[in-house]
Amino acid sequence: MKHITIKDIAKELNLAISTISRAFNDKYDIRPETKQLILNKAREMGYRPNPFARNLLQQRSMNIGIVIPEFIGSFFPEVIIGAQEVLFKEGYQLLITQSNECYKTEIENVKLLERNMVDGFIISLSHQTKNIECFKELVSSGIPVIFFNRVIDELNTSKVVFDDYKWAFFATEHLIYQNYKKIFHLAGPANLSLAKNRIRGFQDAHKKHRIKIPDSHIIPSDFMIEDGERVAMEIIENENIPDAIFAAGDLTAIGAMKVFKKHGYKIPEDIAFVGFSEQTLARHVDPPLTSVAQPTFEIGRTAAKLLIAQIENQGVFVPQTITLSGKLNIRSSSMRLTK
Amino acid sequence: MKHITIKDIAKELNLAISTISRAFNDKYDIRPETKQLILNKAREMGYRPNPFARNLLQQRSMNIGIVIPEFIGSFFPEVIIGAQEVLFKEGYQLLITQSNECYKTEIENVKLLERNMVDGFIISLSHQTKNIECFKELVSSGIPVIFFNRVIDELNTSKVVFDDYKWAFFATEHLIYQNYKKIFHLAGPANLSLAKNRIRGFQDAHKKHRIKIPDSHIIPSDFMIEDGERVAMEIIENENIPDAIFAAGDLTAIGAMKVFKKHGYKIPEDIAFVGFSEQTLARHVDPPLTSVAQPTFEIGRTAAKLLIAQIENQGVFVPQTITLSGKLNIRSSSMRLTK
DNA sequence: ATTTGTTCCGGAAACGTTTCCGAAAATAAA
DNA sequence: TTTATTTTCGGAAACGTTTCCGGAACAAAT
Repeated sequence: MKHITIKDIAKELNLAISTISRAFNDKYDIRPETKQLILNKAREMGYRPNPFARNLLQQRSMNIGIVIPEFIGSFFPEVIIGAQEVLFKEGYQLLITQSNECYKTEIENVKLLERNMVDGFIISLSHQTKNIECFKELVSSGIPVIFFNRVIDELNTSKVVFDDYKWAFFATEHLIYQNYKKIFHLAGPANLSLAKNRIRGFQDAHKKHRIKIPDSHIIPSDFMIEDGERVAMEIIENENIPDAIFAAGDLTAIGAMKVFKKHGYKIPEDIAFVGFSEQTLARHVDPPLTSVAQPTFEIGRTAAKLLIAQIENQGVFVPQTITLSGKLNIRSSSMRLTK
Repeated sequence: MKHITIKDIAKELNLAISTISRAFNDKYDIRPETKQLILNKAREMGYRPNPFARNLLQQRSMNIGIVIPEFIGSFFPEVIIGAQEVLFKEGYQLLITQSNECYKTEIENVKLLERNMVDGFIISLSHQTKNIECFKELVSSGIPVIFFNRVIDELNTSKVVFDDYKWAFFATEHLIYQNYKKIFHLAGPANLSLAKNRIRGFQDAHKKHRIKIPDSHIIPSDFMIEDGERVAMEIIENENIPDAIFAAGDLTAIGAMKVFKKHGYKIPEDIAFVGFSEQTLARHVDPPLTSVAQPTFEIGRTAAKLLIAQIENQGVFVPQTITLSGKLNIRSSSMRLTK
């Protein structure tokens, strides 16, 4: 099952290999008839260009590396689908790696992709990532990198982010309008900018409505269901029960909701819930969870576009941060009034 | 930011490039001291081998193509993680593609990976896939292909499958033991072997317990939440309500459960539910869903091992089918007795 | 001292492309 | 008709490796 090469076609047609190459690359210096002749023959012989030879010559791989912390939830897969859509159209391939939220594998993934000479990176950091030396090196090595969502401010690259502050503000305000008074916030990991922004939104919404909140209402947590469960248990043990909870992640909210339900609290009558960065899951839990939906596909598409622009523009480029907007899907987990 | 090549090292050390190459490839005909010298110098200069040059020469890419129908649910991502674990260890990379359950993009994905000269395929088919000509060609072209879960019997390749018959049997029997009498089965798409096997398991469990079931108790469906919702609506409209439902997929079960709950049915008192191929979701719906858990990671690992064996054994190889086992996670959605 | 056998290394071809340069052929201008 | 220009194509180098072949250099055997 030998592979057909450009040479085989050349021999078959008594032409030079350079001529064959021209036929495939839309060059101007070839007669239309010969071009047709070659293309027909190529199809007939089942010719497939060898990407490695081309990559070797052009010093680019047409591969893009994606580094994400997990893809069990629906968020990252959706982002990837969006990115894929744009990248495939431009002839790029995607190498997807995931780190299971582990800093060490995250670094290994980056190295792996580097070894494979990807032309660019699309990255969202893991929870654990505090040491960003590795990423600084990556960026300063000159390879195009786009971060999305889980970004770190100090890294001077293009970024696609969500307006976490604004939507945390709206989500909190939504609870306030529903007349909930004692609202807790289950915050994300402190190293991520998005977590800080959501906290600020939460605080400022209270400020606007002249409600004082002690720091104890902001409880550090993480993004997994288990984290939500754990925190909920702690709250119950402390016997300091809020009448609403705004979580920095859907899964956290769902985990907490589960525990409170099991302990006999009615939702949303006793405690209301609002989540963040909507998972498909949110619609299907009982009661359906009010949540801030991020434009996942759009995030992916935007990151891909930024990356391509940067790759093809080498040299003149200024890092830009694109902030996307979302919406608040209000469901029964936070609707006291409709009761 | 020029890349360091083997030539640069050669020049620096006044050696031939062939000597440098030998140092990296554990060849015997090189003096240990020169080898060390070269390796040190290489590290110092920050040398990274160019994979394309190697691939070009060796006519292999060290890339494995994965073709899956979706990765929003947790099933396929987990399989991929398992496969990745094995493949990375052997120096292979993964190119992941997904088709959104669309036959056309599925074919395109295969072509894409073929163009990229992957060394092998790991494939799970989409719902829609009925025409398997493309896959027959792929297989007979000589490239190693492993199918998993959503397989088609006629394709003569190695396969990793789940014992769908057995576990559908057990799941059904579990319902029968709980004294449910009128059990409906929401079946999967008819073109997939696994769907047929689950139906057989469902039927034979009834046979064993001498319960007659009309064909109308087996309702063709699909694997999405929406499909479950749709079928549930139909059942309710027909006013022919079962006292238990065994669905061929978790999402179908969850969708149906949601609709029945909304219409006032109590679960599991009025209707019990059992799902199949456990999603992380199953544990977190209300009530938690009894479901057959597949060994997702193990499926991935096994497929990867089979593939590597086939790649490295070119020529002498007999397709084998490996059947993996699972377990039934019994939760409250099907436990009438504990009420 | 000559032959044989090892050990280590250099030279060069090859993998399949693209691209630059130049040459032949065809056309246009003088 | 001669010269200049354009069109179309062939030759060859280059990308960064690996591998085959052969040749020093050296030690061991004759």
